[in-house]
Amino acid sequence: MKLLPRSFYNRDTRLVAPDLLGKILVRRQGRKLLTGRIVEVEAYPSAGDPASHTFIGRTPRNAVLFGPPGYAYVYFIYGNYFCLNVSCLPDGTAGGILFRAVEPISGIEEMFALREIDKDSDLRRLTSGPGRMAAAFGITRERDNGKDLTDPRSDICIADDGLKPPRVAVTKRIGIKKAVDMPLRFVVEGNRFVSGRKDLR
DNA sequence: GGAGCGATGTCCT
DNA sequence: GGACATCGCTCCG
Repeated sequence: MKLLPRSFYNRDTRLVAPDLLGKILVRRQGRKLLTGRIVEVEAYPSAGDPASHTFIGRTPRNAVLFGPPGYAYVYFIYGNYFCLNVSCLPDGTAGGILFRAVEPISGIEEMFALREIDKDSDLRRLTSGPGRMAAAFGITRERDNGKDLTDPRSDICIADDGLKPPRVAVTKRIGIKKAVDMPLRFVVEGNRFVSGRKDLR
């Protein structure tokens, strides 16, 4: 397995997003390795996109997205949940990708524990949705915001195991109130771990 | 299976 | 003071 290099992220979000599908989110949690295959992402290009957190300009919260590519942007939403993004485009240019769902591969017992739900609960709901996925991987703003996802010493990173890019479907983004019609959500077509309604899987 | 809705903390105006 | 890139629960069919 190879780590994705910084150059991978130093591109337009619309190009990075579909290329992230099929890659592997890796988390070192104590002595355990939590991994999952990425099956759903959304692009937030910033320029011309009112739904992007960076659309209003640089603030303390969104600073990571204005920095160099390949860094984790974690934000807190609705008083309960964290969401994981990766910065794209060169230093000084904002843009990012929201990770919305992965298919769990390893460390599944630990994921259930981190989410504080019963091991007998539905596996499909373990990591389908940005809030669920972040919780399952123990991702918080305090712990992970600003981490380099291309550094092998980080306890969170994105790897490529050489699996061929899967069949990709493009849809509108989910859960936003602005720019609702832009086709910037990318999913592995037919994968059961993709979030949302059946017709969007 | 799906629409509707409340809970909840942080950021920014 | 309002908005919010969510989730899980309740209802309804």
